[in-house]
Amino acid sequence: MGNRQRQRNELLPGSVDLLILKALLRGPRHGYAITKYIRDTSDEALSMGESSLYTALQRLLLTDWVRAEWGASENNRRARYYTLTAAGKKHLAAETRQFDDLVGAIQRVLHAT
Amino acid sequence: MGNRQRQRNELLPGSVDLLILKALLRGPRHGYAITKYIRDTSDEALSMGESSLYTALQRLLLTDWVRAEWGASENNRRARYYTLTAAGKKHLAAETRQFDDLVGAIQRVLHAT
DNA sequence: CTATTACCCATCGTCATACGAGGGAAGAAT
DNA sequence: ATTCTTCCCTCGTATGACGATGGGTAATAG
Repeated sequence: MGNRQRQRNELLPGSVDLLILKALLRGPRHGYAITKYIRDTSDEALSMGESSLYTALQRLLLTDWVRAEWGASENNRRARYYTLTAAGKKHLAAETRQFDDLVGAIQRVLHAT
Repeated sequence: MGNRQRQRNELLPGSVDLLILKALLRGPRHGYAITKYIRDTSDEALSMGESSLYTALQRLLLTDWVRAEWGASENNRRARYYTLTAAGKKHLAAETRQFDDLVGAIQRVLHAT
């Protein structure tokens, strides 16, 4: 009933997909490892919840940027490995450039005298 | 019916409010002038549609960061002037810092080797 | 005098998406 | 036995960006 739902928006909307793709650039990873990668690489500044992660992954599987296959993790557990395709690499590069441009433009405004 | 609706997301979601507040930092402005300010200051890189603008303004009027009053524009037209309050200034500063931090963290990940 | 072009305001409906709350399962450790 | 860590995923909801739409007024052009 009184189910107040805080929408904290830990991450910048629109950056989730990008971060995931980047996490896959150096090779296939399973979901759990993706979150870890992002947390570690950002020095604990970014934390992506599991629901955000997996909804994004499902979304990405509908494109031709990411493939997935089941396997076994290093810890001997079943895990789904996500792989960045060649098209995905291209997309990542382009989107990253666009992201930087956009952020640059916004910051020009925000820090204008 | 077949009303395909392209969701281009010209701007980075979450940045609209921030940009508007910044536009008001140097004094009251009406809506049209806010758009112009953002377009000009970003060297035409950012363009905020009117619907985005006014929905955001309505949203901001519900907070205590922005006030509004009717007046006349320089061109002798009726115009609603939006003013940044003291609380709004504080909020802008804090949010800008947080935005920069977040973007910094994301870019650390995106450009990690 | 009419039409076009700026200037100015706003709402509705739709789509995308981030995330809390659930709901599993299986190996390792206490 | 129970708890912890690693692993997977979906549903429902809040939020937000924006196209379409529908007003207006003033100046300028034809």
